[in-house]
Amino acid sequence: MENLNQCMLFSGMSDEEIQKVIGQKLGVRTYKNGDKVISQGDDCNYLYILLDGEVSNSMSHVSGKNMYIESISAPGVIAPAILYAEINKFPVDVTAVGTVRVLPIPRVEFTYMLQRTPKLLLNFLQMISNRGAFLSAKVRTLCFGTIKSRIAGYLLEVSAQHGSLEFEIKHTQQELANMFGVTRPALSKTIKDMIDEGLIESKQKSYLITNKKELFRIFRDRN
Amino acid sequence: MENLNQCMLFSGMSDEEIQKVIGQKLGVRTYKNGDKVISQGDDCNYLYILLDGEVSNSMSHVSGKNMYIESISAPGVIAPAILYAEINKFPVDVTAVGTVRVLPIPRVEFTYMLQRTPKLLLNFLQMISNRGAFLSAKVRTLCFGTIKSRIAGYLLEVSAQHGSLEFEIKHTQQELANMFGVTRPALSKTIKDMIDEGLIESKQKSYLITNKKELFRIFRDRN
DNA sequence: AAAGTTTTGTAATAAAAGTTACAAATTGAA
DNA sequence: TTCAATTTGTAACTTTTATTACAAAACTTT
Repeated sequence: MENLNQCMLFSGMSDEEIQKVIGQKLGVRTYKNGDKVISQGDDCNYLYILLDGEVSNSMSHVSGKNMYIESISAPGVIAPAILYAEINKFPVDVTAVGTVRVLPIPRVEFTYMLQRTPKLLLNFLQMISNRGAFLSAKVRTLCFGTIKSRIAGYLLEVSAQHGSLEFEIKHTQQELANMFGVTRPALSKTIKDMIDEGLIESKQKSYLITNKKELFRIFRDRN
Repeated sequence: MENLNQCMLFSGMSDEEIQKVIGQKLGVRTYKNGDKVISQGDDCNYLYILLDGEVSNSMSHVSGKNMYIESISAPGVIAPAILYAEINKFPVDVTAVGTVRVLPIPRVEFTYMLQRTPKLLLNFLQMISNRGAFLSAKVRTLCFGTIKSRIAGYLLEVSAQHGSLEFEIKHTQQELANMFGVTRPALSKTIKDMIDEGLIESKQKSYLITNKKELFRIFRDRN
């Protein structure tokens, strides 16, 4: 059995309880790096448990533009908020990053378990509610944020995660640009501007925040 | 008793069942036009049932910018997705449009009822899941849409609701501009452009779609 | 109807970000 | 280590949208 109790959906539940929910794991699917796990527009009639690996969720557009939404690492749940929506079609592409194993649980069965497992219910409610909060924040960023403020917010967040003003970001500029919904040259220019203004230092993928106060002000005031 | 069975949360439930959930309606609060029902940042420890009237949800920003998110009419639920989120602070301002009556139900009590009322549970899951879909669509629009494509999408939607190519929109340009997250002059100019291009006709608050095909193409291709 | 208020049309200008392109730097694989 | 591929820096130019401002039009109230 995987370390499923480390995932939010199953937190506080015993292994037996978890076992009951996921059943015999009969339909486990395996994907390799770059595979589409789920395509934008697909119907969602299963809860998809990510047993192993990492997936990246992004929205794409006929124009070729691409907006990165989030990454999910195992153990976790892929897009839990779609399962019970009236229009239950995936709004995102889900792509495997490395080798990935996914367990689909049919809606009917999951609903049955939800009703019989109070802790599972609360966990699930919290998960999909968090998702709302996450998307609200995304809307807020997209509405009010300039490129600079989005980068500022992201750098402050990563810095906080690392507990240090100095850190590495593994993503390429193109990936970062997709995260912020901007073009790569625009991102590059903005980073340069921020260096020129003494807000940060950066070389390749390493970053150092040199003026946290002002960086935070830019993030807060969105300018 | 209000017509609460007309609201999604209570759909398919008997009056007695509904009665059990909402209890004695002891804490009903009344607001008048323009009152802040809930402020951005407020803690959310109650499920707020909108018994009467209409509220408008919008995000505001220190700069004075404002983004309209949605309106909710009675009978309905205000921001159901916040109650169970980890960071359960309201991301929006909720403002009364006309006279409004709101019933707050404490989280503990609502949770208790959820676990004992399967239909209520499914309704609630669907509600907050729909909210996720709604916000996803919002993100998509904000990421990929030009002003023109957003207006096109909105006009097509309103037209479909009315079942006619000719319809009225009660909102002022300023309100529409807030919906789309753009400035009022930009909106005004874009509408003019659309008229010049023969896509629509418009005089004051009345609209007529004259080239639905092309309007839809603009919406779909986001240009 | 007159006066005041709100809403709308519009224009000049500025700022932000996109598009395209290309060379330099870096990384990765043979 | 060398060659190819990827990533990054950067610049010229265009497009989109914001900002500001003001007059015309439409509503409201007296």
